[in-house]
Amino acid sequence: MDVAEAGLRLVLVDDHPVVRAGLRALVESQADLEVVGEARDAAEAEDVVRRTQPDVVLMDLNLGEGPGGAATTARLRGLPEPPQVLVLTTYVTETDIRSALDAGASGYLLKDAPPDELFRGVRAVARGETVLASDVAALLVRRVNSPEPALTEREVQILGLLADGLANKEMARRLLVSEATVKSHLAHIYSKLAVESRAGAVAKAIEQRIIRA
Amino acid sequence: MDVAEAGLRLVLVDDHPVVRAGLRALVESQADLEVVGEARDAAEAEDVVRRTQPDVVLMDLNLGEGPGGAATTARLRGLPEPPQVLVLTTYVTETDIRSALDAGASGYLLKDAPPDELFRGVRAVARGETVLASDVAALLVRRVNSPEPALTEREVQILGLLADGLANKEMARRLLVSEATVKSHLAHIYSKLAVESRAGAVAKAIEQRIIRA
DNA sequence: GATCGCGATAGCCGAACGGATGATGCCGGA
DNA sequence: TCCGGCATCATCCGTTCGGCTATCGCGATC
Repeated sequence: MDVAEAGLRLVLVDDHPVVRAGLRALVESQADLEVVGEARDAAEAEDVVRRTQPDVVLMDLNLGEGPGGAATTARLRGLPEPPQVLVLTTYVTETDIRSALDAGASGYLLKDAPPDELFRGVRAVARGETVLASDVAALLVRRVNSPEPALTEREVQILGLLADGLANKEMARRLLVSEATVKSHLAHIYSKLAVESRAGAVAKAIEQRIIRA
Repeated sequence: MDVAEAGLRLVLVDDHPVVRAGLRALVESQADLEVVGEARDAAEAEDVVRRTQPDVVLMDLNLGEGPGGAATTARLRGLPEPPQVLVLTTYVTETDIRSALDAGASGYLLKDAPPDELFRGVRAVARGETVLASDVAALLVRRVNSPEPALTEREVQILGLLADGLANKEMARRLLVSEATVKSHLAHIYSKLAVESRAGAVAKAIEQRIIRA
């Protein structure tokens, strides 16, 4: 029997038993799809994928504790005979999408997508195609067409301290730089995020998931 | 046949098809539990519950657009012959818990709970008991023992404007009060949230889901 | 080799912020 | 009836912000 014609072998990675059961139930309603393994975190995922050699991995981005879905995707894609990874998550954020795609994901769908879209997505990534939910695609297009912020590592670091309510002087001490430097970074952050105050920057940074709430 | 012995009739309310399928698959593995309806939003939920008269409703708190799970719970509990409502959600926040319980929910479990806990929870609320996930219970106990913040309506309003990056003067104009009043509210907010800057207040308010990200 | 982005630094200055203190009116519970 | 919480307003004052302008070293890009 030709493997390529025998149906697609899937592994599910999600920390919620309910979601895994749901995906399994939905997927197994399709004659050509088969769930060969489940994992609740990064370590389990790597183990299961090594053993079962699936065609496609359905990956949740938010895995609770430990490494997230993006990091896990990168690990899986680094294996010999790597599976295609289809990210299936709840939130749409530019940084989420970017990190997932950078990690080697072939698709990005949302959990509120109708089952049909999910099935089509699985088959498409198995064929080597790239699949994006329409919301996701729209967001990417919007970013490409408009001057994208793209904060530097240092700026993100500053945002983290900002959300902790630190004053410029405290941040400077924490980062071992002068207060002038902090202010300079802040000015860049404001400009990139299109805000004009620390409070606005914190809100927008959390909203865009640049920093965690 | 005694209805009480014939098994429990459930309705699932969640905006994610995947989660509904998962709950259905899990629940129907139990001989004494039966899913008699599904809904993806508040309007559907009320309709389905009116028609099917279930014993227990499994309610997601985050229903995307429209009324949230807490508001929907309140509506369902206001019906004649109201069902027991078991909230099943992802995040644990004091305000979420409080609003759900205030709305008349009999239980609060997390989606990452093992299926067994879910089944036990369903049977317990059907018997009229109250069920709380251990994390949830711990959080409630902690709040009861420590002086709780409890922001006023006006303070929450101020927080919203704060997250938009408005200056005190702008907030004052927006709310038709003097700048001194705004500063007074801010001082109370800082004290209640245990922060000392606008940025910190915004971060904590979002973290505690007092305002939307 | 010139240019560009990034991180770091500096000074200046007006505006905004945060703390402290105190006062008024209203409402509701003790 | 008195007290406490809430919303409102006010003044003072020291500190902090945020905008502006400008410089410098470095690595990458062209």
